[in-house]
Amino acid sequence: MTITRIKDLHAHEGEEVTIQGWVYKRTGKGKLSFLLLRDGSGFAQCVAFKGDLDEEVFETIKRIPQESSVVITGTVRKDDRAPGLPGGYELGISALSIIQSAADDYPMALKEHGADFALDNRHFWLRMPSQWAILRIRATVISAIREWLDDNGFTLVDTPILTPAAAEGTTTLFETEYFDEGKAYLAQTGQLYNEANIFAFGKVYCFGPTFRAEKSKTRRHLTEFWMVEPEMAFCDLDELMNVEEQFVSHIVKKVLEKNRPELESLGRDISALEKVNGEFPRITYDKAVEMIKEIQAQTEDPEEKAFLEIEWGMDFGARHETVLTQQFDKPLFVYGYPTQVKAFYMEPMPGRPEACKSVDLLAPEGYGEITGGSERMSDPDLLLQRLHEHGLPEESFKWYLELRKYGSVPHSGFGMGIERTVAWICGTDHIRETIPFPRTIKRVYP
RNA sequence: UCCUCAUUAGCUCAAUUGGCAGAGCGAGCGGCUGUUAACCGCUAGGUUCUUGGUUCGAGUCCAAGAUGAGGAGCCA
Repeated sequence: MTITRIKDLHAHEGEEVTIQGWVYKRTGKGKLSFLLLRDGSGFAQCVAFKGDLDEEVFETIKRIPQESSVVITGTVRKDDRAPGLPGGYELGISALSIIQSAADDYPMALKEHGADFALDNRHFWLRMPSQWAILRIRATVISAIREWLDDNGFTLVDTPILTPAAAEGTTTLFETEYFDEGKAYLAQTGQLYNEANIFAFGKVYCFGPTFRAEKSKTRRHLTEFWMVEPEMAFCDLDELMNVEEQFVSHIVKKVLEKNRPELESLGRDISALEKVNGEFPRITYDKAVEMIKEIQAQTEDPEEKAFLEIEWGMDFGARHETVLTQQFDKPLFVYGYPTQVKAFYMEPMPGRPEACKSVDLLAPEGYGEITGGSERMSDPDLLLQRLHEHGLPEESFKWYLELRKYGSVPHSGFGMGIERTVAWICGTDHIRETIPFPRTIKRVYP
């Protein structure tokens, strides 16, 4: 028996096909019953009419519990009334068999749920169209990332997850016993290893899970999240921004190509995403501080005014990033951050040691930082000094310092947080929905 | 670590000044030939987060605690 997938129904108009999946929703209207069936590739409405079916079959359909697994045969019809993802086509049921009739106490009613309940039931929540759409877009984002990097001369070189020390001093790390070698830590970045790898491969990237034991409880933080980190030899800050621009544009373009029904089902403003191409605006940190001060001066609300307080040298908070990005309709580069708020390995701005060649890319519509990168420091003496200033153990970084001795070149790289990027593209307000099983400070279940 | 808010049926939420514990959805039963969160009728469903206190009487007031949320701090 050939099984047709719901995403392909449109190509079978007028034909009798068989699909298999799960009953997402059932409604009835006397001699008609509607099943909204989910098969992983989409959602499609199947219609049973009492007059077309045996009494017994029709009664079965009328009573089939939500989430039952079924095989349905029927004729594909085009009908604008048919809901689904993608909608517009439905199946007139001629036969149905039940693989398993689900228990009638399925906990996830088809309605809005609170965050706690939804997360406790993440294993079921995944079945709902909104979550299905977001995670499908996540899959496209990941494949677009790899596609662009692979097609542009980057080599995938995996970096370790168990590491001997922090890549930056102030961050809290997840710690584990490592046999007789003392402590090991879950990686918070693969970047330092990337810097070793460029000397063999020129342009590299690593892509994997990253761990932060920060006690951050916000809609932008997870303790386990995914990050892609490209790193390039012979690349300065300007070229880095050129690369990021093309990279992000490609990702958005792919999602627009492949996931339009998903975006529409999420209610995403697609025209906003369509603007994401070409050159992105680039402003210095100094300019950004000025802009924030101007906005703050015009703000009436005292609470908001307090949040927007800024002086040169401070890192941006979420509110700062929000008001900045609202001035533009494309992602925004802010470069040249104060040295003191950034990691130890960033190249100083020429003649301005208090600022460094770092760049963050801030997503529009208030979504904030989605990439952070920099040109890396080339002076080995200064690097050692910074290491000490950050209180990092020199022993653990011996290999890293040695990289500057043998064929050092200007090089740059950045990291992109997958969940923040997906949240922006989907218009989701919390990144916990953009990863299948989110890990937060208060949740490791399910 | 700090601030704010929340906790009542499986879920989302009401409950007036301290005075009988409610609705919608979901579930079960019945009705309806185009439903889109369908609609109509009926049925079942409660440790009001916990402990203690005030009171004739507490979902409501007081105290302590628990759990959660999203902001700050922190966050290549």
